[in-house]
Amino acid sequence: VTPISSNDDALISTFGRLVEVQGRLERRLGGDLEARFALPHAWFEVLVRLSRSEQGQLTMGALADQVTLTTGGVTRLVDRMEAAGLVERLPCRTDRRVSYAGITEAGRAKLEEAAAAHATNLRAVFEGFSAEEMATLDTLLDRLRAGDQRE
Amino acid sequence: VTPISSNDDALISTFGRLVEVQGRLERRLGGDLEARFALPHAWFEVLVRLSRSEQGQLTMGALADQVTLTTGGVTRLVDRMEAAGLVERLPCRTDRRVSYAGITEAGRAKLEEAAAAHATNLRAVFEGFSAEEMATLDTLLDRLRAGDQRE
DNA sequence: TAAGATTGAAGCATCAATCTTG
DNA sequence: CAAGATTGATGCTTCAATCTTA
Repeated sequence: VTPISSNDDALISTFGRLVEVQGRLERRLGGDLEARFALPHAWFEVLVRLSRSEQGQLTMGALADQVTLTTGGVTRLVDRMEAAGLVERLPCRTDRRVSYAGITEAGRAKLEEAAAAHATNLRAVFEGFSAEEMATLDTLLDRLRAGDQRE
Repeated sequence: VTPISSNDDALISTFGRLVEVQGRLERRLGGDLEARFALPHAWFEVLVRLSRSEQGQLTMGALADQVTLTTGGVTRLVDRMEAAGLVERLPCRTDRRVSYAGITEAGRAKLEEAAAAHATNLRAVFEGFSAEEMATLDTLLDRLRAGDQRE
């Protein structure tokens, strides 16, 4: 049996680390958000993305892209969040095929509450990281994201 | 409405980037593995972890921890992989409560095949990253993982 | 009584098909 | 016919309860 080359193995390990770290953090931080605010991490991400967008709105397709889900997935995600009053669907005046998801006042309030707690948790996660290290991490992640979108 | 502090926002953005990048890469690379080798990324991770372990085995619980799933989740994951012949369940001589998952010869062969292709994909993903940058990324991720396990 | 693993019920995402509008 | 969104069927994971063995 041919062993996997150490070079391949390093690459595979790096990716494995990324998956593992993300999984552990999402489980822990997401669990806390869910337990304390009844807010699944996916909902939190939706609220963050919408709140950062113009008018607090995004088309269903654009939202799907940002949260890395299929459009079918966000249709149902928005259904649930709409039922909870955190988000609302808005029609598009110029193209009746598109539907916008917009954050509601209740959504903004919930986000504000949860964001403070989430940030506190994140400070613990990144404890010991210097400002330079944080900047480096951001840069590396951004390059990975950009590289992925380009293809 | 009180705006989220820019400091909190930076932390939240970093974590959001991590989630997004992982999601995009897993979708793309995992999709390729699945399409070309009928091997979901979760299966690939299981094979990698088992192949790196003593005897190519791990208890169900240890495997669950490594792949960041619940034990219920791995029970079924191993069920499917066992049905596909890539993995086998082995009893423990000293403690009859525990069950080992062990990689089979077919599993090793499949892993070897897929690992080469996966590594090729990863080279494209990390194109432009210097050796120092790869090392830095590994270090930062390891620190995040260590910090998470400690708590 | 606790630990390791499995199981039934339920939730969420995906895929492919469909509906509507451009 | 293409694009945007939704829907039905299906698959995988989680949660809580259960079974077995220590």
